Amino acid sequence: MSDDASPTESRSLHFIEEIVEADRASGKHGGRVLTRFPPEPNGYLHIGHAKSICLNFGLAAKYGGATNLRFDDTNPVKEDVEYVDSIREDVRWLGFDWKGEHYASDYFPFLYDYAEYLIGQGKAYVCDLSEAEIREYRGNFHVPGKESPYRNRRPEENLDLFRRMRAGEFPDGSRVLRARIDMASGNMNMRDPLMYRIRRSHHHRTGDTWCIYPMYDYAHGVSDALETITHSICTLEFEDHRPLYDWFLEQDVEGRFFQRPLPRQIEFARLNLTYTVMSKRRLLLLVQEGHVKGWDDPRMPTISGLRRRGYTPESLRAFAERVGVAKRDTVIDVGLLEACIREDLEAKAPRRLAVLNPLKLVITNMAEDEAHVIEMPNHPDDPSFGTRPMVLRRELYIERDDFMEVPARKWFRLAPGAEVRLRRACLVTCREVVKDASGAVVELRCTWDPGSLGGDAPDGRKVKGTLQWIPVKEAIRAEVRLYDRLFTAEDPMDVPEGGDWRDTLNPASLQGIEAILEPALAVAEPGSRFQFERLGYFCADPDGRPGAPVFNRTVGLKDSWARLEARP
RNA sequence: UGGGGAGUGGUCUAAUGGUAGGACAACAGAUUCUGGUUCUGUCAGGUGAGGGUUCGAAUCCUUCCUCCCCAACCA
Repeated sequence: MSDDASPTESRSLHFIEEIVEADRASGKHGGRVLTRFPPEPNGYLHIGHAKSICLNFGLAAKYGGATNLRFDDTNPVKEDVEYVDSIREDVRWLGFDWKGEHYASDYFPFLYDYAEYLIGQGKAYVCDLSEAEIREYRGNFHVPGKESPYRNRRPEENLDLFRRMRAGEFPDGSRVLRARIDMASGNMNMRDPLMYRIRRSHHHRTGDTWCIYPMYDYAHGVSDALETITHSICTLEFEDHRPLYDWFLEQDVEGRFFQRPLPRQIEFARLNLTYTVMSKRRLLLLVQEGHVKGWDDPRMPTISGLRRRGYTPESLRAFAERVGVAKRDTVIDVGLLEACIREDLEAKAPRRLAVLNPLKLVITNMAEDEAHVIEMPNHPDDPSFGTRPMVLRRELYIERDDFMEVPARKWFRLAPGAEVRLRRACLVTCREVVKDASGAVVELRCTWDPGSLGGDAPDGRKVKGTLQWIPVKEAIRAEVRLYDRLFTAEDPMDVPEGGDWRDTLNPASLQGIEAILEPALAVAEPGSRFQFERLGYFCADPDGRPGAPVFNRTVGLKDSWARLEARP
């Protein structure tokens, strides 16, 4: 099994890999591995799904198997093709190709036939109790359930009723089909769970063909078995459902319906992130209530949001690898996600210069019409990125934060009398600070050392600070969107009595500014990523137009100055 | 009449009876034309608690504690 692992670092297996290896060793499924990713098309995929996708596809790939994409579309009232399309796009964008594309709704005829079989076996019955009565009869954690008065209907009667349910003879909610298991089970899922409900609702694929729809617990295992899935991986909250999953498949005593060995359900812990909500329901509320601009708002933990923010598929896959696979409830520090994208972009992103908050700098000993063309490397450590020209002129913009009239301790940027380097251009010394009537600094008058053209001191003198700069004449203006965490609380759900998770929404999570960019950024293909030196990684947003780009800050650079400055 | 799971540095994760290791975070230093990157080092857990078995326990047994999930005609 050590095909790609070097002898020095053999990575240990997580518990699901161990199960798979044990199955392969024992010859179960003939060594075959077929997993599936089974989203319900009722919302957009988020980073928690990405973990599941990477697990399912990664596991199968590791063992020479494959993965199916299956839409778990058994509840027509919540589902829509819009979501199907986005899910397909997101899985593909993450870098995965599925073997079969299936829909639980494709199995409706089969599910119906198997249900008739179960009725014939006395394993399922039509129940006329109302929704409230069913709840009441189910009992609770401490008291066993009561058997429905319809539980002992004869199979022929059940069959007749079930066929009439399908034929549309009964109103919505009037009857259900139930599995006949054990009303006294300690596991609530086994107290005669519902298999079918009557629901006159238009289905995104089957239209109005059906007025009865199967429940998840019934449809899911059957779908897995039909596709001959070997390992059915889901999250922890379904642990209680496993006995039911197995029960539905094991009732096929005659072997008419499923091939053995049957698929096995395996549960792992879902992903949680600090400063993030992950449930589809809450993400939907964020969109509906306008706290964000849409499912793909760069502040959202959705795959489409992260993509728009500038995250790469590689970084998300690396993240999924690093968080691991286990069964304990965990909360991953969102900083780990940021570390993954920084690591990826450090190597991949071409460098550019930008100024977020401009301050004019005039080089007084440079002529008005003087222009020095400088070939700027696009990556400091990788010459294959090439270069692009920039023009050094008398009037420039620099970052306002790079000047301090009374320098702090250990400050080695610009200050009165201080000398700094303009990135790859030259050395300048601040000679004069120009202020407006209110006392605000509006311009810095500097002199440059012509011998330093290119950025190196002619006499080898050390200059600690290096600043980015933009020539006023060629500067372009663009909207730049800076993001902060969407929530101010590490756990947005942890609110005091009477509070709401929305109370912890960060009002300053989006800051749109007009920034100054170097001319090479005038046309940026949406989705293209750059490092704006000293500022962070940025990604061109689809809102941008040629000549008027819009950039999202994906993540800032590590900033040890800010850390130093923040210290008491 | 309750059932099902889980506890290892700040956060994750490994160790499958034999030196508690790795990543992220943090801290310190070196290098650096990005206070970035890179490199080096430091930090920190006797593994939820007690008891037991054993030459030896995170690992096996036992009692307890804590946390999570389950009572939709959702998935």
